[in-house]
Amino acid sequence: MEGGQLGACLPSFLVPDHYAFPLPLPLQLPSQPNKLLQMPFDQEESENHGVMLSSDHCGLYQLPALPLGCSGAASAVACGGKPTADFMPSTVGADEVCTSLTKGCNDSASTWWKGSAPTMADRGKMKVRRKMREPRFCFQTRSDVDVLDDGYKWRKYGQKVVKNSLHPRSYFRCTHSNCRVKKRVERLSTDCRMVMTTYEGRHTHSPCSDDAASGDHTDCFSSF
DNA sequence: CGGTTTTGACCTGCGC
DNA sequence: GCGCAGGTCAAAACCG
Repeated sequence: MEGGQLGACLPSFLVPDHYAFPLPLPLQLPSQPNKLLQMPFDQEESENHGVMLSSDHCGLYQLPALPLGCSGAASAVACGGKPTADFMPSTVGADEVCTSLTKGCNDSASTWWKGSAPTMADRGKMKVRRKMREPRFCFQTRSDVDVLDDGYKWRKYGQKVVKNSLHPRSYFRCTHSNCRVKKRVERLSTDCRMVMTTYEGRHTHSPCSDDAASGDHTDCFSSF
């Protein structure tokens, strides 16, 4: 389970055609296909500031600290995507990546979820999360629509108002039989234009949308 | 009519 | 044991 894991996990809208599969870590920028995005893998820095990198076609920039709990995980960016969703640079933070790249994260599988300097309440969340073992990763997109088309078919099974968030969190399950992949979607309270999507689990099948099927990438998503 | 969404209830894990 | 918060269930409503 080395670097290709993230690429296998990225939804199709985050992985424009410029990318060659499987996406390695670090990622490649579409605008700079020969230039790799090196992960800012200073764990201490990440935990202190929730460092995430984003980019647009003009290059990289560093986002301000975000209360996403993606600290300690590699953060990378894939830009591009479908025009209809008005995607802006997306941020990827993954415990999947974390566990595959740093041994230090193995003893806290929920590192991606933890914020910097966790409060008592955060520690409570961490314990709730601890039992979850499915591979997960989260990313942000700036989009007007909550549910982004990632090539898979999802069915909403719940919605919940979460603490310290102005927007409800939606829970989705993959509709494919025998596929237990779930995703959570919520808008950031700090920026309602930003949508944070968290995937959990791996698809046991290929994407079902037309555009996904038209590409040669379907094999790559079968492990997502 | 079958699939999806909505939404309140319920379950689980944790701190106190 | 109680309260809190996140996650899930399931019946009803909705939609094509």
